Amino acid sequence: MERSVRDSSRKRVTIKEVAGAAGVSTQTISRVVNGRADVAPHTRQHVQQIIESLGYQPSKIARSLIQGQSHSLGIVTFGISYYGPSQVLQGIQETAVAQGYSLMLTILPDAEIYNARQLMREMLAYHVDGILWAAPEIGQNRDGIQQELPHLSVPIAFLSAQPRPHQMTAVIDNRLGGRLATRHLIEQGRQHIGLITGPISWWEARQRELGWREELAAHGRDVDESFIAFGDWSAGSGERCLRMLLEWRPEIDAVFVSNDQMALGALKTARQLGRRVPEDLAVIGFDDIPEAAYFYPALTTIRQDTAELGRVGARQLITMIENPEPNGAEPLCLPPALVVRESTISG
Amino acid sequence: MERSVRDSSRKRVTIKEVAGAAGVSTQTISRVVNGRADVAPHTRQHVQQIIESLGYQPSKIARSLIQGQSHSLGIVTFGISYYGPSQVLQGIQETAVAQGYSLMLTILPDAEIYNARQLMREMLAYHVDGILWAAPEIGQNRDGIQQELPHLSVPIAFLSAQPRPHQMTAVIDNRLGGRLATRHLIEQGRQHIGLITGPISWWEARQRELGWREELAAHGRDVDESFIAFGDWSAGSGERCLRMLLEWRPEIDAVFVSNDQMALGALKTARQLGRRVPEDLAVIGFDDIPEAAYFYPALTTIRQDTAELGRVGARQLITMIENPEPNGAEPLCLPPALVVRESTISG
DNA sequence: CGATTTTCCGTTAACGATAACATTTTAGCA
DNA sequence: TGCTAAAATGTTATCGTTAACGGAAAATCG
Repeated sequence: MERSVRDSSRKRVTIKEVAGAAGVSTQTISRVVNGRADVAPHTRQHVQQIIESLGYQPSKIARSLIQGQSHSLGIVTFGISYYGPSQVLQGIQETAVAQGYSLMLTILPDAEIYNARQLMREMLAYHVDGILWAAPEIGQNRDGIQQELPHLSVPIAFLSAQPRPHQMTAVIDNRLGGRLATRHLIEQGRQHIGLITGPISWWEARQRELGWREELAAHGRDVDESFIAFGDWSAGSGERCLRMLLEWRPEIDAVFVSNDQMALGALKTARQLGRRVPEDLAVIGFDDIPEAAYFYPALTTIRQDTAELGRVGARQLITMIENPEPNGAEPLCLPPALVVRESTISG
Repeated sequence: MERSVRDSSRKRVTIKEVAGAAGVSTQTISRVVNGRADVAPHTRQHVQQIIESLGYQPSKIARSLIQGQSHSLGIVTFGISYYGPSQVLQGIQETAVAQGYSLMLTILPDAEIYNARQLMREMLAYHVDGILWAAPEIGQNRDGIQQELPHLSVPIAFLSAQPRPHQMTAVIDNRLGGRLATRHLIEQGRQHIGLITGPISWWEARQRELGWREELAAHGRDVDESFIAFGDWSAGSGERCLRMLLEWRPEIDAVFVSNDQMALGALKTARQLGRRVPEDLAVIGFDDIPEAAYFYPALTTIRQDTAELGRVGARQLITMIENPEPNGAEPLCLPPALVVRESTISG
């Protein structure tokens, strides 16, 4: 009766078996594994040899049970098929690995509706040392979390969410991004600057919008609500929004679009309506996804370093885990940058 | 000396404290938590009340220690800022949550160079119940894993990798995708069909190429190696590849591009060289990323349901975990589908 | 050379939970 | 009412590891 390759009768090698094979106590094995000083050189060598030959790997969960820390982080994220969130996750992973932490991942199926209490309990059941909340702040979706905070037994950090007192937060300066984008359009001599925003329930979308308003105001332009259209981040919505916008306000000669996907849709509409970009209509996006440089025309946009956001967020959280200060929760804010390409430069 | 909100002196509530508060043994608490029958109704109710009021959450790691299963899966992935891999991950998460599993995530920084042994040990140290290897097969990068397999104490499943005997694998039928794409171009009356492939070290790229070859051969066309250019999946490489291809072979009137990003780059080159798409040059991609429909012109492409790939992969793995059959490793193969848009249809 | 320190290693208990078994209480029935 | 079976609960051992302590052997020293 031949067994297949995947014969899982093989069991985990435990510290006891190693101890038995080496003829010493488990404590000595533990000491060798953890590189402690009080082991005789030749004993250490012998034990190491046994460990190697048996392929012993200490159990992190047994260890975490007694030491009270698991060296793992609970990550809550959303929308990883978008470039930004996926980069954030990548950044988190980089820092985590570098600092010796593993990740327990939860991807929310819906960023607005979830059971924060349940979610956090789930992660705590695995004894994560901290929680990194990397899902966007939308509508009132933060309320449920806030309620849990007082009961939470580990540090938590928030990414891409509105900073709150005594809470660790790292964000991209979306407001600044909105201002940079709008300023650039103004500097190009554009007179009527529309806005295609993401859902206003998203905090980040509102911040970008705010930047647009502020910059217009700073240049003495008045802001008319009919210059705004509300998309849902998808290219399709960008297409529809620009169509509506140009119908209401044919004089529009520039749009700030709140992400690159919607900008792509807008470019398509412009083409269909016979508006030349950038001559008749300047288009600027937000994100700088890798494809943006290959759009037609190449998209001017606001670059945000989302990978760095993930890195600093994880770094902050780990710092908080390893030396908990009473209130060391300085909010971090990363500046975005203008990337000029063809879609806003005529002539 | 005021302490901040994040005062983590709060500790985990243990089963002992619950037992103490309820005036029963820990075993009774355990029985209630696990919904076992042999608890008197009123005791159960009482205990449940205490649990609720104390906010008790049983420790999954203590449980996993004694029961030998953690209800967690180890996921190894790569390149999640690409649409496909991120969707796979999403699909895995969906199935995992539905079946009560949590995810330990590892994102490889490099898909070719890694220490498989170290990686697997790391995951096993957390007692994952199974491993889902969702990183692509590139060059000889599978060798290291194969070596570890005999020592591995948990089931492992592979996604997007070449099926091997007695190993659980789920893939998209890339070869079929290549054939569908090429067939479509032939049916459109194209005579000289080029190929822009991904790195041939990638198994998936080779399969797509194979489909292209087979379909050409099936129609009696001969395959000339000078009709092939080698990209790196990026839009920039697509741009360069098409330029080279048209230099070598100006008669080319269609290209099958092995992913949508490179196709985007190819569209740009065509525009710059004054080749009209689709009239002078038909372009077909692979993946069907959400933006493809908004390219200019809208991209005909091969859709692959990567989320479903993640779902079935996770499902298979969990099945294997929960009722280990000696050799129930039927490779799964998901068919892709042709999505016709503007970039291949002239007139 | 005996006393003291240092080095090395072992023993016991504990982390938080459950399995397996043991015991008590209650119910069922003649 | 007494006896047995069933139901409800408690006890002890265990998972794999480390903390805390203790003890023996070797090294140091006057």
